[in-house]
Amino acid sequence: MSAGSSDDKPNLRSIASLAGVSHMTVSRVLNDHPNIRPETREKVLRVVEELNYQRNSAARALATRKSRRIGVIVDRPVEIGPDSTLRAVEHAAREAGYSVSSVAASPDDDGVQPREAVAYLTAHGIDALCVIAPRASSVDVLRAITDGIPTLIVKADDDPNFLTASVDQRLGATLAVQHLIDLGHREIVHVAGPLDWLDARARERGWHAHLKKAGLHIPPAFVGDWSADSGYEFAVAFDELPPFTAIFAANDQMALGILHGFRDRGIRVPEDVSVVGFDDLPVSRHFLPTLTTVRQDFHALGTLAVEILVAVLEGDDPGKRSRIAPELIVRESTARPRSM
Amino acid sequence: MSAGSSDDKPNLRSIASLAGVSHMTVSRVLNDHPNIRPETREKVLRVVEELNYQRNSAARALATRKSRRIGVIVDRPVEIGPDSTLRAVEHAAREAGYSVSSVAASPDDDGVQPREAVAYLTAHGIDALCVIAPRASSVDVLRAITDGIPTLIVKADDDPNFLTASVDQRLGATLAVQHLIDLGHREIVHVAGPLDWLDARARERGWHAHLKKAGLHIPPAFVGDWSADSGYEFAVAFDELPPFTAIFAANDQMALGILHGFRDRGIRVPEDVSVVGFDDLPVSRHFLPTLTTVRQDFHALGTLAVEILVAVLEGDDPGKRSRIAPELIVRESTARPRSM
DNA sequence: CGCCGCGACGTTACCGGGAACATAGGCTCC
DNA sequence: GGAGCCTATGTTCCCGGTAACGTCGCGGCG
Repeated sequence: MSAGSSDDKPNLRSIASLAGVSHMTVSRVLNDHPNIRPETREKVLRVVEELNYQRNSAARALATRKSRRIGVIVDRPVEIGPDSTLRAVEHAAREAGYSVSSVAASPDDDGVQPREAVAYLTAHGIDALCVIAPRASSVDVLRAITDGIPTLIVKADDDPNFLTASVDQRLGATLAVQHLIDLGHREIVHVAGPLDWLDARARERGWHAHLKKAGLHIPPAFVGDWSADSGYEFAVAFDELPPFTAIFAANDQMALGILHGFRDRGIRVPEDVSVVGFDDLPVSRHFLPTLTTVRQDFHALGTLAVEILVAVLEGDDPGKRSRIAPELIVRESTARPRSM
Repeated sequence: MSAGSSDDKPNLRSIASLAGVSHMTVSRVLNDHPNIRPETREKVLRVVEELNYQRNSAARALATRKSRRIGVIVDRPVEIGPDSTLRAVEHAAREAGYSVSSVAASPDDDGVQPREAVAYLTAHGIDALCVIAPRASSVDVLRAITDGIPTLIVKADDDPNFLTASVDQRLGATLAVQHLIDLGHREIVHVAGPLDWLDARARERGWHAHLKKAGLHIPPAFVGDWSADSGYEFAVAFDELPPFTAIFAANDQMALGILHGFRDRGIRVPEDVSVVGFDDLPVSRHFLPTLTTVRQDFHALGTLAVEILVAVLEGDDPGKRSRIAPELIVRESTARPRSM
């Protein structure tokens, strides 16, 4: 009931009057301005502590015209890679004092979806935009509508219009293919993701380029849709396919579907065919057979993305970082071909 | 260069002057107030359209003292269940005109983490809080610190302090156990999740209660950590375990680890032992053998959660909804026991 | 015929911060 | 010893909305 304690949420002015200073002094203390006497700072901080004061982020955003918020568009939700990256972005953003608002674009729609996602995010006020796992078509749409705010796309190729960060997809594909070549495989097919996806295309290119470099035959790539189901379909059609002894699948889900399809067809992995995946899902080490795959460090990726964006937002130089290198994890699903 | 067009972002006042009305009229039009002449409305909307005006959400939040934002805490990130639920919450929130800010609590820390998560979210301004896949300890912490804002916890039991929404975990466990009983199994063990997790406990209770009801022997539950690794560890210790013919695993990951461990021990599934999982991951239908499991409708769950929260925020009655019913999906990993 | 009520707006005062500028002491330096 | 400057702080206004209240014209009604 005392006059000093109000039931309302404390604000700069109430802190100020309790500390016997002006609200600007409180503001300066909270923003670490120089030229504040230590005693004054202490006095203010004590009151802040006591009232458990929290800055009103809306007022702050209004006054500074900055929301300290990063919008994220996730193109392929509920899959480990993108989700892990998102989690890492959220974490890194929080560390940097930013918050994150994310929108999952559903995989069905094409083209129109990213536009809505951007509209939604900008309507809620964001300082920067981060796009995870995009399709080429999404990038085109973004090009047209993200004028003004810094935009980073998680994709392998540099882009004059956007900031980029990525795991080196082509290197990952190279590692996978080289591993198979080292084992003695000569006919190595690729089960790709939808080639509109930039990552899918980069992996396909890496596979293609490395086969070419090794002077091996380059069969046409089979295009799946990332799902285990599409891998299964590929595998059960084995009899109708040209011969091969090894498969590089563009992700672990499709690799799993392939394992399943081969079992249903009586084809043994790795005795008859070797299989390599991509991503290293936490469960991939328990597939039967356990899956040889390419591991991506999603955490490092998300962190890198935020570092770059924050650097731009704060006016620093984002610098030239190298892409993040993936790593080959060898397990049971690959072996020397029988014919050797 | 005409005076009418400014480079700055349009605001209520600039719209107003172009439309020849006061800024309050524009505000009223945008907020669908009654008592606006149709012509006036049209006139305003035309200008709004033309300038592609977007409301400043920070100013709005400041004036109304409402952010139209829901904070979400995800306790177990990068696992399909929680992530799917999060996606569904984001989607439903967007439909309802709310935005979402989420924080992933890392699984290592205990207790202190939820506190930080709440602090972070409230600092950025949220109207409501939604907690996904929590541990009992998290709930205790929340009880102490979420005074004021409506909080919904995705958990099975009603709670006097919080709103709740959930898939009926005990029913799911019952379905799994009954399926095994129907096949003729009499010794059914449970590989549980960490019992501090409410969902883990609910599944364990469901298993326990249904065995009791059926008059079957109730062996001690083995407690894993949700990971496939822990399922593997359980399975390879088979020889040291009391005999059983069926396993109900608390999630699909652990079930997968069990399949892997049994293969390494030469135990066949389902010939020697039947295995049931929980969640129905998209990949579970491709495990070898394909996994019998309990499917949860995460999308419905997330939608329900947001419906309840929004109802409370808008002053409506959230009503009494039933829990969402899970569904048993029968695949290859379960069969009649050999001894029958 | 004058008063009332109401529809359709306009005016003003906030919301809670921060930028820009003002001010008041203390110190240096010639 | 006063001009000039730096330090520490206060004043004022503004960000872009919304709430609350004021105003004005018009129709109904006693």
